[in-house]
Amino acid sequence: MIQTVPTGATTVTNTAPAALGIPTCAGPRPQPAPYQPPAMDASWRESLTLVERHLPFTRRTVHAGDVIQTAGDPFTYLLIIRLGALKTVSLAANGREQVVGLHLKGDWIGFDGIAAGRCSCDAYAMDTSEVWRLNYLDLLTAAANVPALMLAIVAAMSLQLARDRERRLALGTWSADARVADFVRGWTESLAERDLRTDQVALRMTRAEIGSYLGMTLETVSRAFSRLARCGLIRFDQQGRRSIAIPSLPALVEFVEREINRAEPHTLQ
Amino acid sequence: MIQTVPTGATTVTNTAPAALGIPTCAGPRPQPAPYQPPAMDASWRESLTLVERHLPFTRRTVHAGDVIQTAGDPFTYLLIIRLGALKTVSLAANGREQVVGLHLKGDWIGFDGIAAGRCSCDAYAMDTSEVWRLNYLDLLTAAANVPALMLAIVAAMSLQLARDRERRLALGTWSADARVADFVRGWTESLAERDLRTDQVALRMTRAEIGSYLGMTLETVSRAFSRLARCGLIRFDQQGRRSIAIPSLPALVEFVEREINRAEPHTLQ
DNA sequence: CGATGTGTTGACCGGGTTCAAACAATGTGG
DNA sequence: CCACATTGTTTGAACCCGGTCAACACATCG
Repeated sequence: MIQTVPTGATTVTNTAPAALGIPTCAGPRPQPAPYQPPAMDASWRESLTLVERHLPFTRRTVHAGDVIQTAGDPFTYLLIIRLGALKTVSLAANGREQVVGLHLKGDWIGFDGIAAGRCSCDAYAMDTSEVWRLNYLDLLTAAANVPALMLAIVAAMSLQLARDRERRLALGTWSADARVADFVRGWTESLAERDLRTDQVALRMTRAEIGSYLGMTLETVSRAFSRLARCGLIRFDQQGRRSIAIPSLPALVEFVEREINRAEPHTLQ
Repeated sequence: MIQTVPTGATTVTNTAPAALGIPTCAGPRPQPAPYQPPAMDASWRESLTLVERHLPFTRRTVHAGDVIQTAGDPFTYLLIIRLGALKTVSLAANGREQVVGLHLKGDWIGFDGIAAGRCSCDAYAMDTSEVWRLNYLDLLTAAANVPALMLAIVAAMSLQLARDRERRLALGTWSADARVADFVRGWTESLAERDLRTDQVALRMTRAEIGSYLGMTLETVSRAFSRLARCGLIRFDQQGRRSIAIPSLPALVEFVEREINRAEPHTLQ
């Protein structure tokens, strides 16, 4: 990281602290303490245990269509999905709404309200779900005493930042087919990560909602699904086109790869 | 928030903790402690003071083009822009790069590396800049003792999440003209927030970079600029088209409003 | 001066939106 | 049980915004 210090760059080390038992050093350290990221898949399980052990919270069981949070409310709580599926929806000034997030078991909701002091979007249950709701101030209090808890929160926020960035890249550069295929892949992988069934994937949302989430119209979503089905990458089992099967996940991944490499505008060089 | 509890929703309160001096309560509280968000504009100033007072860090002065961080490096540090302007660039698997973030005085860089344990993008200086670099582990240690510091970090992450979400909405639904106009507006407002000059705004980036950031080609950016100039919403003073003047910021804002209301696909209802 | 990097503008084309029609799934009330 | 309405899905045809390709205008720098 610092090996690439360019010519002419000036580096000065802060000589401020020494209080509070913080390990201070005089000059620039050649070998800083290595940081160990939390084990990705065990991470959210562990954070749930930490919350359960050190925090007061309320457990709520909600059903498809229920409103869990309303945009504009003063920010007070964070939500953790314990089971089921939620969507977050942003209501624009002109009254139109757009799906900004899909959330499954283990996901946190509400981080983006901390800075603003108000909830920035509505949250709806898409299925029968269990939601834990915890007071943010309680969380802060507890985190001050339980370092692991603070780590877990920051890691959860960091993960969401990284995912949001990836989604932004996809929104900006990928074709409609690639986005829909990747949506199916992502949803399936989310289910797999959480040890849920993936042989039959229930989408639980309308074409319009998927389109809103992916930044395209419902017709384009429908056409993309049809194309994917025609290629054999997905299959509409059962009646009703809300539930699909993925014969080969690797084939789907390869399709996305090929699609985004075929033509990717908006990039430098 | 809970007033809207839907029929059939079950609410149970956790009875776990009491240790650690956390204020526990038996039943669901009707009036939870109000959370006060940090004062928006004073927030980043304060976090800088907190860092300065309680943390060891290195100050670096860098120049346009210098590499500050490389994608793939193990995550160790967070960066704070103290002065100047940086861009973060994501390098896709196929070798193409895309601008994922622009950062000015007061911004933090690196949050998205925490969960993954590696830096997710390159960071370049776009101008002579001062960057503070602090060890993440030191930060955690200090934050455990200085609650305000933890608050500041979480608020900074939250702010970035909120902004990323807005940018995603714009990427998915707005027209090219609206995005470019909003880009100019956003950049100008960022400068104003930080008490920098806004009568002459130096863009500091090529059309290709702007396009990469906004999800469009350099030609489209150029055409949008020309259109805005023709409408009198921006003016190319001086020779060289990298520096513009905004005769009326309200007019620009109104243009964006009108543009996004005119036709906004991908929304529900 | 030419060389190179950057910005502008035009002509053309294609992916995705728009508009419209038909179909499927589900529910409702007689 | 069937007419009927409602909501969601599919597919077609026309259109348009923005991408692609190409030519040209500048600026800076050797």
